[in-house]
Amino acid sequence: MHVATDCIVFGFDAGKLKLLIFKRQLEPFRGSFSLIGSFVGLEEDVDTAARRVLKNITGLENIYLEQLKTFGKADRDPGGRCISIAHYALIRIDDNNKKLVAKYGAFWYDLDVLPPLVLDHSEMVDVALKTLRQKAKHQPLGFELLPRKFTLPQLQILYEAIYQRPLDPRNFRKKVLSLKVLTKLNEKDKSSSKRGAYLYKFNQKKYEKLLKSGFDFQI
Amino acid sequence: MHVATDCIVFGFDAGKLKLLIFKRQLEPFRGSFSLIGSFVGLEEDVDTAARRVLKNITGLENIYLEQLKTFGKADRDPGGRCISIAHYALIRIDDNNKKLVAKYGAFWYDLDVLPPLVLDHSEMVDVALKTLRQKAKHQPLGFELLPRKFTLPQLQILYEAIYQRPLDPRNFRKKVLSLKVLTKLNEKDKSSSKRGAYLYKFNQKKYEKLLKSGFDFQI
DNA sequence: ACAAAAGTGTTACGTGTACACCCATGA
DNA sequence: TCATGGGTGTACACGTAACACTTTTGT
Repeated sequence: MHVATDCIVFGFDAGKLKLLIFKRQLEPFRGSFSLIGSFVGLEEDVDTAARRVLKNITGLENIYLEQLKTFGKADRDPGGRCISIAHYALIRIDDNNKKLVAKYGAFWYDLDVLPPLVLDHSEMVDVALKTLRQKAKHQPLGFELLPRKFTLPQLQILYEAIYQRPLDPRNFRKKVLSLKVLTKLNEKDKSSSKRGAYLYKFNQKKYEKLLKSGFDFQI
Repeated sequence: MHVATDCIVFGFDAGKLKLLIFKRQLEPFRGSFSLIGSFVGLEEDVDTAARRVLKNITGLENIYLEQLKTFGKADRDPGGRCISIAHYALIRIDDNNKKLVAKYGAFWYDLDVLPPLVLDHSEMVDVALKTLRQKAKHQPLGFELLPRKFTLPQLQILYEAIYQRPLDPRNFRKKVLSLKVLTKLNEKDKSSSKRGAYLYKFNQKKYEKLLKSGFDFQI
């Protein structure tokens, strides 16, 4: 039986959630859109295969990657029996990986204008989105999608994109800051306003300490 | 590459959470304990394979079963490359399936006195337990482990076993009843007290209606 | 009558939510 | 000076958590 992995890759750019998809250059399904993926090598860990795929197309190595679900219907691939262990990844989109992505014939697509994808890949995206929305509530996923330094308005826009509903800026700031996992910097980002907004960093160490003392992250 | 499925099967009996494990009758690992499992047939859906395994050993067909996670380390099975899609199931233990289980050389083990299991099966159990504890908060899993008719004290003991902490009976009853998904019957169960406790049924229809009108089940 | 489990209400506290105005700045 | 986005505080509703006694009944 063939064993593959497919990656649902999320990014965030220009205030919108994006998905990385691929225009197939080869048969089968040449010209159709699909997720990025690969067969799992005979001596390769399944999650290593997923990381290999990601590195090839984005050049990135230390990215947030989690197993999503295994798609194992007997008839899911008309080309022959093949199960796929789907993974999802969160990526900071920047100019470097934008170029690399383009070079491989891949695209960052707005989630709400996604074209149909081959096989059961659209279903994979649906499951991944639900999971992302669920997990974002209780884990600091958001910071994986933003630049290392970000402003609170940026963070709010991201969570509004994830949850698909507007958030109140006062309540949002209050909640986020009460978690005590952000470090305020003495720099402002003036790219989107004259006044400028303070930049913050996510403090991983502090977050892990708090986790150990049993606290419940929640946004 | 070989593709298998293993099932983490939870039950509830005598006030304790139980796990169904299996003493291997054949090589490899003869005499050791393992989860129940099987290879996935070439023309068989992965989840169908899991249901087949469960039916063989418990005789049950319509049981709560969910995919847990795929275990895909290259070296997880020294006998040759094999990935396993782990599933977990929740079962109402009764005298019928107790007999069947015994016939196949399987056992219901208390979770806190579990022997070591072969391969990465102990890790699978750990992951399943964490998932169960997490999911139980937001989905009505508990009712899958109790008889169709159950008392509120029974339900409380079950949730205490899942969460591993005592719950206040007044607050517990209040919360559970406020969900409006239980139907009170005009019968009492006197097996554990002289006074007897009212029996209740979980109302699946009502639950699904409430879900549609967007409510958040929570225990 | 007593032992053993079932059943019941109230209060204090913290968390989430709704809501509107001033601030800083570059053009 | 004005347009634009950044930043702030308060009041109320709600849910959660803590807590102790009465009821029923078989022995």
